[in-house]
Amino acid sequence: MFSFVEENYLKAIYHLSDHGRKSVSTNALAEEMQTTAASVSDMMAKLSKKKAVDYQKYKGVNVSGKGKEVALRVIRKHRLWEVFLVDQLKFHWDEVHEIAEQLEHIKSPILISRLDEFLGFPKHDPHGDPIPDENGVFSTVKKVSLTELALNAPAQVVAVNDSSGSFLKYLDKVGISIGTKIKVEDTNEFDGSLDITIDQKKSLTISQTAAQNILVANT
Amino acid sequence: MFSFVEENYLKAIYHLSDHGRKSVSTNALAEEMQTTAASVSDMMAKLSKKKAVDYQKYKGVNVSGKGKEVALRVIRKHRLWEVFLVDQLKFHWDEVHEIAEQLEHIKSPILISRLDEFLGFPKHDPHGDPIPDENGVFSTVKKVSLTELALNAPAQVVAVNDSSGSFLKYLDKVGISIGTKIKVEDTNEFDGSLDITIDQKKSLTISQTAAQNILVANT
DNA sequence: TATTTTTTTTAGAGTAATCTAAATACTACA
DNA sequence: TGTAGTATTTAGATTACTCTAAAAAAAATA
Repeated sequence: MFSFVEENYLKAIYHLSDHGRKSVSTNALAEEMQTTAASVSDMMAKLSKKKAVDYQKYKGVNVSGKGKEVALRVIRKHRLWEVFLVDQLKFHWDEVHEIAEQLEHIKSPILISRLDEFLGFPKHDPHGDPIPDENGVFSTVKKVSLTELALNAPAQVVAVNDSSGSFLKYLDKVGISIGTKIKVEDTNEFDGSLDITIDQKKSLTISQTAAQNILVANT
Repeated sequence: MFSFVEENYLKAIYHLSDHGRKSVSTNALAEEMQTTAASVSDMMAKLSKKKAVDYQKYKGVNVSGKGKEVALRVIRKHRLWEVFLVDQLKFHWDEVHEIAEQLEHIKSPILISRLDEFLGFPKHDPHGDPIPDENGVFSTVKKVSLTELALNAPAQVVAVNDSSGSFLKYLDKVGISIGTKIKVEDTNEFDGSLDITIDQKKSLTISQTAAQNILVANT
């Protein structure tokens, strides 16, 4: 039905469009896919003919109902495999993305439902992102970046915006991971850095950049 | 280095050549790969240029040292994934081949060594075929078909020649699987069928065809 | 050994995905 | 509102793999 490459385009459109909420420009998609605008134009014509995207020349693109379904199926697989790699094979959360990029294209519905069951029907991947169920439904706890959290409000780390190796390694070093209890003690006006407490004991200061990439939910 | 398609060709050549012992004809390979002789010729020219096969026009083809390495790596992955599917995800041994055909092309050496460790370094896949180690070395217990087994010699089922769903379902029904203890009580000249005992209790008669496809090792 | 049959290769073309370069549409601002 | 600059699309080519049909080589047979 959809090729490996088409699946990747649909996933990228879904992400860049913020779950289908806004349309995506050709250049933005080319950047995300590490390809040229010309290739994107070609592919959009193709996906449009297959009714997987809503696309009008020069007007940007978005996933259609069908395209969203495909994207969510791929995302579900990606995240389940990430859970497998971290929980079962003892990979570190910053090592699993590339491998899951390959595994997400394995075609076998029964494999995925067995894997889901084997893993205990997890609701979130190792980065805290929600795992859609077989109908594409996923929980959306409202996540705010640490910079938006009220002073002294108890919260918990639920996800990260930046999944790069360098950022995840940094979080590791300072002792922050998914589930870490966190509280903002003070903000430093001059550079936007924050003084925080984690797990009710350790105090440290983190940069505004880091704080923007840490997503928390009130507890 | 080698594409998905090239890997499949190398694996097929390795199998048809009986582990590299004899050369493979273009037509045989086309049949195995479900494609045309013309496509095979093209691909052999390509793999020959890449030094993965020894090939001379009209003279048949075989894997080179490098090609054998690639084939064994793919076979190792295939069989490890089959063990995972059966042991961990509770698939039946006749359901795993197609899925493993996809999983075998995932490129990540670390993934495979972690998987191997996770599974407890299995030596055989669910069909009894040996799993090559990271250097391509695998154990070769001498396997004989049940038709060749001496009367009353205690043996154990170690593999099957035919992995088709219908044959595996038949084995299931009569209670034969990898590891089953087996003994030939008598042979019936007129149709080649065998009277056997399995697991030291159940007695039954199986056809010559079935017996030829059951591989055993003396215990 | 000559001829027929089979096997294999080559020629030419198609599809999917990609690229560069050129053309066209849109946007922004003077 | 006209034009410069940017974004996007089209044109034409390339690579990987595949195919059918025709040509060539090898094998079988008379």
